[in-house]
Amino acid sequence: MRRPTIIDIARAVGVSKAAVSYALNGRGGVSQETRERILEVAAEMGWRASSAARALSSDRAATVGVVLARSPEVLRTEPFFMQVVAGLEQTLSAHGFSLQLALASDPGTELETYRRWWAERRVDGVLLTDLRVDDPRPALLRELRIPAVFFGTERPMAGIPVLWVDEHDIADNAVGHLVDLGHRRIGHVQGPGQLRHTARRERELRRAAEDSGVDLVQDHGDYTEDGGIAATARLLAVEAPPTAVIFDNDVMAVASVARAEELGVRVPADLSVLAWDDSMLCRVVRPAITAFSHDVGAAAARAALMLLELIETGVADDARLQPRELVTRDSTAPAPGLG
Amino acid sequence: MRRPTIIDIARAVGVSKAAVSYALNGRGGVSQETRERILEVAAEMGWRASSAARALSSDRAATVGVVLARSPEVLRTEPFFMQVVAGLEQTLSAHGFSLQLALASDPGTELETYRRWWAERRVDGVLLTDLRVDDPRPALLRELRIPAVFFGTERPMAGIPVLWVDEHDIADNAVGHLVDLGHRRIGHVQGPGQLRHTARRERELRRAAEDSGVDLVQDHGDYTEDGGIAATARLLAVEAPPTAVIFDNDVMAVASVARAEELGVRVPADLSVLAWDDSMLCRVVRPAITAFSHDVGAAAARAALMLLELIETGVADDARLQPRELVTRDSTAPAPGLG
DNA sequence: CTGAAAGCGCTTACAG
DNA sequence: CTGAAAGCGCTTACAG
Repeated sequence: MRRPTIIDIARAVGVSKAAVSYALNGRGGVSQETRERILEVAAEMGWRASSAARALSSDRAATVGVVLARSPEVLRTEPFFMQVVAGLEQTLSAHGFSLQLALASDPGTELETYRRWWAERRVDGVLLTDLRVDDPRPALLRELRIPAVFFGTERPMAGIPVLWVDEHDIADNAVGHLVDLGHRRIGHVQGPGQLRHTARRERELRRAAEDSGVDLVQDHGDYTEDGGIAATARLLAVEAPPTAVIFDNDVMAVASVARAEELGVRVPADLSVLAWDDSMLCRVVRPAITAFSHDVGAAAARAALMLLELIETGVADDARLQPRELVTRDSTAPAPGLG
Repeated sequence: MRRPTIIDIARAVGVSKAAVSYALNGRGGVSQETRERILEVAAEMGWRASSAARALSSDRAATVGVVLARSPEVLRTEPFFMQVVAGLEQTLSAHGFSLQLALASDPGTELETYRRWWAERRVDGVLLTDLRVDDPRPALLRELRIPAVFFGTERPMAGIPVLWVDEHDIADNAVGHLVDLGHRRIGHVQGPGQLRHTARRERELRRAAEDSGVDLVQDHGDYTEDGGIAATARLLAVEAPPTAVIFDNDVMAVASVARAEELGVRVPADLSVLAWDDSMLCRVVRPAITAFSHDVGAAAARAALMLLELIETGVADDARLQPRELVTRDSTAPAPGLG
């Protein structure tokens, strides 16, 4: 079955291929009658514009790129990324765009991917997450003039539209919830130190703790199960250990709750646990984990719309993510000695 | 920064653009010296072939398509799909191919996606999972002559290369493990009825149960948490309920273990639980769940290689997946009254 | 309103 | 070994 082209349609209808192109693209230059005939024949033949031909002549790939820059191990366990992919894909395809996906295990590969995609005219723009400390990506994107949207940064950026979150209120919420339960020594198991939102949460949580007059001890995990457990163990190995711990993601929180016995604590009797991300993991573990929940798919969809607007018009406004909501479950309880 | 084309290179070196193309593609027709000079200049300019131009002139998209045909809810919770995506992407990109992804919530949309991709010359082939009962996809793919590989079917298929699993041995393994623990009444919470491997597991498990002389009661879940819990509740609501249940996926097993109390049983004291899929979910829930584990990413990578071979040569041999391995954890224990 | 023509950036027979 | 030319399937000014 040969795939039909506009020449086949032109021949069948008896017009030029330009006329066919105009009709198919809903532009002027064709009589109403001819247009209808052309559309009819095109549908009959099952015609679809060749994506390559259209991209070549219109200088539009109709494709948006995303590099998932995490280790395969984190990608596999974090439901977060599949939600992002699903949210992006649905929005993009609704607008006739495709999603181009790549994995990158190190920053160098990620940068190289943007360069390659752009040189190959493979994408019209890119979406990025996880702004890092001294992040080389914004400069590269500006240099190459690749339309880009950052998503999940902690505040607006110069020159690149951003979908940002306010960590200030979340930090207040997290600390407030624990303080209300009587906790006065709080631990914080953080994400990778090179991520900007790790740094931001560190600061905001410290500020919130000071505002409430409680102690805060912080340590770095790396978003993995083992990293979270190790950091928790370190936090607990002091004279007056914290009675509650906030984890920067669900995986570390869940792993620590699952291994609480080995860590020498009961959750929540000895230790309350709160996760910054929510997922099925938090719901099925026992005790179920109190967590900040937000609609990742919807956020990704929003970011996709911003990028489409940027590609279309050359500008896009910053937007702010819906604040996360605290879902209270069984892992947070009154501090030991109160209850 | 204008993106360079082969014309720019040709001008800079002082040869025709055909010569540049030959040199860049490592074909004959250029002297060694000229070739080196061309490669040098191309690298200097950061030249990359326009993917659209190359696709148009070579009739190769260098892209492989995958439709994820599950509800967003299942996609989000099942780590399976991210592993598939990761495995595919790494293999494809290593061979200069891209992955084109789409979601489809119903079979009609999925078929339409293949038609569209093919008409748009967007993909050179597709990978499929989850062969269904009366599946319309093989016929469509053959009609359109789209190179395709099915992965995870239970046996070879006519006309389409397949990466298949042997459910026979796994069924024996599952039943054997439980019988060794003294179980004589076994339940089976199945996946969606329209999936071919659901039907196959149903038969194989029934055969294995007969071979071992034990009772088997089967009921349908739908791979979701609620579906799994409901099916388990039905299995347990009889006079002599099963003392062990096999779940067709990890999500249903984990949800049922998490809600065991509401289901009126203790796991594993009253009820042993075994999951057909393994993931972090099975590890973190308490008791941790005995499960069949296999390397999904590696399987996806293998399927990708088969498809690349099919695209390249027009043929690809069937292959068999590595058998799953039983990982024994705490959710399976001696039958009540034995211990 | 309509058509002939050039062009997007490559690849690839085909003559020299 | 090298170059001029046609072609892939579209889009889009430009003349009629």
